Amino acid sequence: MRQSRLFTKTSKTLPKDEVSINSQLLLKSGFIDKEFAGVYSFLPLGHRVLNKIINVIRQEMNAIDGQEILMTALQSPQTWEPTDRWDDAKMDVWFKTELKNGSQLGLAPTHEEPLTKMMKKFINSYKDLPAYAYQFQTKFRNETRAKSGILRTREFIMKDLYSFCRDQAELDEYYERAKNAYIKIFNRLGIGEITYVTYASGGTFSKFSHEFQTLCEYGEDLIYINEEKKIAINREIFVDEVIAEFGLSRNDFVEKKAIEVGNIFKLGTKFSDGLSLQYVDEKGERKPVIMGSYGIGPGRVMGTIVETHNDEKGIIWPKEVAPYQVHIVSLGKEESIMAESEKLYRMLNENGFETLWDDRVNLNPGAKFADSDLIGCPVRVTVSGKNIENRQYEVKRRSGGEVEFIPQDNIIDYLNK
RNA sequence: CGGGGCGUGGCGCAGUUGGUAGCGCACCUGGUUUGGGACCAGGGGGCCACUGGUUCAAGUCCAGUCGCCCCGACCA
Repeated sequence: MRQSRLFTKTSKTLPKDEVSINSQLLLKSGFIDKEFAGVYSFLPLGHRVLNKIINVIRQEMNAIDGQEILMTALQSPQTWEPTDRWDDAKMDVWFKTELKNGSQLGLAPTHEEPLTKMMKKFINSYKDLPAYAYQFQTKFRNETRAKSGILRTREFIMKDLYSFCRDQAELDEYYERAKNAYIKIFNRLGIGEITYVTYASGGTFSKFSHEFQTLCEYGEDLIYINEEKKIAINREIFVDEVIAEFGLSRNDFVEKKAIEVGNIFKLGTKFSDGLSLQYVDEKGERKPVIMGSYGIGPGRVMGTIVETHNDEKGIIWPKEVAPYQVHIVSLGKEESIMAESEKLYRMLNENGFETLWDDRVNLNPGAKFADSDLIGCPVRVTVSGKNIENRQYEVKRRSGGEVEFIPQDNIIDYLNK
């Protein structure tokens, strides 16, 4: 992408009331735009990052046999009445509206009911199970207080996967696969080291559920971690009885602030009972389908990455989620510099490196470097008259370290390693 | 939903005892610059959140409404 053609631009000032690091950096760098409180648009650079995150999640969901679907945001009350969740007293985050003819509609805050209801059309026999469906879909939640930039919004994309199993054992096994997939996902997204599988209350159908909590001072949640076992317990269930089950005592845990980037839990028959989702087993008996639910908010993950990967100059994107792998910065507008930059730009693209090229003229070096640091691509390659003379490229990694000078012919090898 | 703060060009801000709105950034034109957010000259852009009141006169005073942010409560 030629930066001169990128329609967004960076800004030096910020709306005064943006306080969170994630919204400050993402707005300043032009990754997102704010529509109103808790409602953000993703612009070209931000959209690329969001898609990177989504694609990592998608690959790992496919790897555990998830089948991707896309359900509707518009919901009719009939779907939600059997489980009594149409009631605003029971589900207080509904956005409700109506059809021209006056019938009620809601914008889905989650999808257990509609999916369970839909699966009744396809699940009849034990031969139809297990089934795993997931989607990246926009949820609407009428939060009383949106806050923390893109960490807690009123409209957000969520990856929600639901498992439909024959019995508890099948669910338990899948649950473990999903948990491992989640660990993989957060590793790939660059926050694995600081993300803890956190025990949380399990509800009626299991002892525990699990949250994936990323350590961050700006987090809303408090968790208690044990570094040695790399486990954590969330605040609600951090009681002696639970602690003892891990063979540990209170002193073995440290209190930390964290952001919940994912959660998985066993629903059991809560929704299959409520909406009568049953199957017939080998003996001809009708049984309820055993369900599980597995969520990740890609936007919240993006905000969490920014919160945990930045310095005073801007964002430092982990490799797999960066909008572009390489940022070429051309200094000077001489023909030779632009020609050399373009040659490099083409070569990188041909070799599979996603590249942003700062080809803007009449901009001082300082401004270009500042923008490059702010945008935060992992590798910056500077093309200047001096470097051309020496037949070399000047490379600097956003994550730190010294500038390196790489002979022109070696640049692809260098970037590949 | 409770408490606090704030609404003035796109963004950041100033605007005195009420007298008809200004600065910086950004933007447009021309020129000079180019290794860490350059400079000069010229230019465009504002129902001062909204509604109603007080007044000869309201960005400024009064009332209400709406919106935004922070803290708390809430949060599959």
